[in-house]
Amino acid sequence: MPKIVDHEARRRLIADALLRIASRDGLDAVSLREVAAEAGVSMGMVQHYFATKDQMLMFALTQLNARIGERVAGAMDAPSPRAFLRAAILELLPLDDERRSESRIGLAYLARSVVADELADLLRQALPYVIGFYAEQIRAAQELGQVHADLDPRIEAVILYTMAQGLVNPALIGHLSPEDVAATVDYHLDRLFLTSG
Amino acid sequence: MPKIVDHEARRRLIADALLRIASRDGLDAVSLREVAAEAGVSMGMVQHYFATKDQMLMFALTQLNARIGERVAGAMDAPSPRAFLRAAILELLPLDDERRSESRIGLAYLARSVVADELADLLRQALPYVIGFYAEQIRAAQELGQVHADLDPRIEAVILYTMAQGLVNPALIGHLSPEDVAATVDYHLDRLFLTSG
DNA sequence: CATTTTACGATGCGGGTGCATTGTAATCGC
DNA sequence: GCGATTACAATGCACCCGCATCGTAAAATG
Repeated sequence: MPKIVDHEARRRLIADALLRIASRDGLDAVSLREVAAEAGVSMGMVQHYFATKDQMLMFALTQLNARIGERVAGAMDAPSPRAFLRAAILELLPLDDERRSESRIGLAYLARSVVADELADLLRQALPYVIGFYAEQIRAAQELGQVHADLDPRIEAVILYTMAQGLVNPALIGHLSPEDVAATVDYHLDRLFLTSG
Repeated sequence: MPKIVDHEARRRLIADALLRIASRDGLDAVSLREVAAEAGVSMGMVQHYFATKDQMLMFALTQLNARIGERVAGAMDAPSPRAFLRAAILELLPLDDERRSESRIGLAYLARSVVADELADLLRQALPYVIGFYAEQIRAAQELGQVHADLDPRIEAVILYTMAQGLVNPALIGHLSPEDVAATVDYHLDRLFLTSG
């Protein structure tokens, strides 16, 4: 075996370049040549690490998901279900430059999932996990007496998730400020929880 | 002046073809040639009625918005604020083939608005109108004693809108059935309103 | 009837696309 | 040292893109 290189590191290098382009100019602007240029490598190298453009796009998304997932996991030591839910949701919203960038990319992939089957499959698999997680927290809060017992954790979780997703675009195009977004989330949590802890 | 033709009818013919392609294969699949073929006309004719592709895309969107707007207006004679809000929101969700198609197109345009300024402008203008409408209904319901007086109509309207928007993708990729979607909306309205009328 | 204006249809151009092919330098096992 | 394998770089190909250009048929106007 020749020329020892870190295969995964190269793939991440390329995927990062792709995500920068997607954030800046949209998924439409992502081409093999553009990605190669952004990463500062040759087009041949991009092709060497990804057989097709679709594979590259999928890998970049898993890369992005992993990045976000780590941050959410970092909030898991929150002192209460409410604090954790708040942190987890705000992590998905475009409140600063980093998350704004991620939201732009995420929205592009979301739209693409409508016509790209493998992408839809991935989201279909991820959704129950995320919503289930929210539901679990709400259920835990109910047992702690922090949420009314007669609320449906499953549906409340769906509403929480969909509200967050729906907030993305109004925030991105500037209709809602970061403060508006945070206030809306807190307002909703105030209605869901009995205590502010 | 020669050859009497209905200018607007031709533009609608072309825009309808564009929307069919966008619904079927996404906005990426929309090209002058493809639109011309779908409409059964020559590419020269498409160019005759739209100077640029962007103008064509924008016109098609206003066409779509008008179509949806008419349906929402048709629900305005609902017997109560709650009934109207329910109808207006369900009108935006992919509960049948027609609205499923519209949702697919709408999501594609929504994602595009992140990188297309004129599109973002259009949405930025439309948002206050839609949300304001919801807020008005909630305020009216408060005066009728059908909604708790200490709720914020503006924020409740934002949550209502964002929840609806967030429901679109899970519904489109099949994570939520049409029944799930309707049940989620009704659940949320049950929490918002004091009466089920 | 002539002129002008509109409504197209056909074609071409420069540029970008994903992907295949080819060549080559480097490093391993032997 | 040597064949084999890996890691690229360079180039080419067939196709598609938006848009401009050119030609022409038809109808209203004088």
